[in-house]
Amino acid sequence: MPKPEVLTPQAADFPQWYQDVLAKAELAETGPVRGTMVIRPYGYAMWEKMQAEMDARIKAAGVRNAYFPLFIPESYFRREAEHVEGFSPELAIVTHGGGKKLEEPVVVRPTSETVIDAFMAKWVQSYRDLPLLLNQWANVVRWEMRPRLFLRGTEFLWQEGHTAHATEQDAHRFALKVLNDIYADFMVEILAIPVVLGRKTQRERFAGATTTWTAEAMMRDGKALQMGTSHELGQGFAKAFGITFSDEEGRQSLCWQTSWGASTRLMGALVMAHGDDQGLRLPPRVAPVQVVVLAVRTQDGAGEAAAGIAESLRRAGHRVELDTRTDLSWGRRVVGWELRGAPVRLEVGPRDLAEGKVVLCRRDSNSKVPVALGQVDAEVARALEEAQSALLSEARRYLEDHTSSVASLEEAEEAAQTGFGVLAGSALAGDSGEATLNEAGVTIRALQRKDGSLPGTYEDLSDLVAVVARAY
RNA sequence: CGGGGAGUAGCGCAGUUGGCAGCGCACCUGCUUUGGGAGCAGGAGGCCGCGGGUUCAAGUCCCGCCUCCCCGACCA
Repeated sequence: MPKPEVLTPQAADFPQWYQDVLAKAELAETGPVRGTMVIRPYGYAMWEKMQAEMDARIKAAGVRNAYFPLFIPESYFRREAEHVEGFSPELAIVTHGGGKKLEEPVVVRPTSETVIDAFMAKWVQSYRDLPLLLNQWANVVRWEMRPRLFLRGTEFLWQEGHTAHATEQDAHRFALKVLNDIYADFMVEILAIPVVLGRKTQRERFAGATTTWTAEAMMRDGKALQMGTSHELGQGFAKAFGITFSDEEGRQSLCWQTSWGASTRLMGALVMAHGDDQGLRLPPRVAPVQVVVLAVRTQDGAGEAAAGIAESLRRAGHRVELDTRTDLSWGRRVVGWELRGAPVRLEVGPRDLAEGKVVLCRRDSNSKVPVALGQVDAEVARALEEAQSALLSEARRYLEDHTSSVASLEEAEEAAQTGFGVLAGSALAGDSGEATLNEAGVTIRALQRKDGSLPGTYEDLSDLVAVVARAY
């Protein structure tokens, strides 16, 4: 039986497939103002799972949550020169309030370094106050000319961590801890997306940072997506905002800082890293619905059997939805759950029940196997575990198969048409190599050592390799 | 900001020479269905982007404006 074509096939038009799946899986749609986004309940449920997992890791790293204002005085924003220059083109600025022109315009935060640092300056007095480790979950606004749902928008949701440390070394270590223990761990273990970790080039680093660390992933069209970044800010902001402390000898010193963020862009990553022509394929650990129990019909005991199975699975701790919408056609219901990426589907119908069985369908592999009623709980638990690791393995294989070593700029551009190219940094010496790539729509996503490990903060480009790709 | 398109039902679109506002999907009602996007019958839904003009008559022709989308430089 040929499956009905419900989405534009990925191979035909990947961006169209992406738009189709967001709409049909009811994740999100565009808002009335350009670049804004409405996240629908199913999509938001996915984001909430991501938040919960990231938040747990953030707290495990000793960071505490707080909240800072949406509005930032423009004067704050101007204090760090490079920061202003970097963000000015995409600022939304409020000039009127309460029916009057404001004395001082107010910036809608595109990121919160400036307002948070103003308060850190008050809170940090002594080396005993350090490190100060803060995070906030918030929306931010960066005026966007070219929005794409989840990937790039005028307003998006994220977490932004901001820390202050006594030493450069401590800040450096913390920035890498965030990259490894919060971001990479979450992305690999929960989202089942392998990431390429590395350092950004000077050209690609955050405005105001001394060093930016990144986690990059490959989407199923071979393009790169920046999943999260962790910045070493040096002492630039500390100087601009006067974040100083008395050290053990009573001397005044400037703090060393970090900031780091991951956004609702991760939603787009999840869609594009695992999705196929039938729709989403969600790793069980982020899936809002892990198991859907579909009653083929409600008569002949199927409805009761399905309800019993669902209840049993719920008690076992799974996120389960019972689907008895027999007023809809069977195909529509099945296709709907495939679109939404539910990892496991149990089909409960009188024909199989008569033989003491149900059908267990896995979204990741499209497999369908009969399972004896007594084995359902055990088999579902196993299927969920296997689905999680199978998606990660598949994504790893895709990444490996679409990554190649290249020896020249020409080869790098060619490799970037289908995936990642790994180019010796010496081939990019100076700024001109990177500029040449950029003109061809190819960017340096990350710098690594030849063995793939993280380079040092000051390790020179010419001793490293550059992972290059087309990027979102 | 430069180039190219488009605004008509919730969505996607057609609308010829100016002559009753249409189609598909979705929606509502009923019946039949129900193991891969069901069938039949009936029904509801419109500031044709906005403002002028031409005309007996404008979705259609003319002028102005607005908005959105696509392609070119920075950014989670």
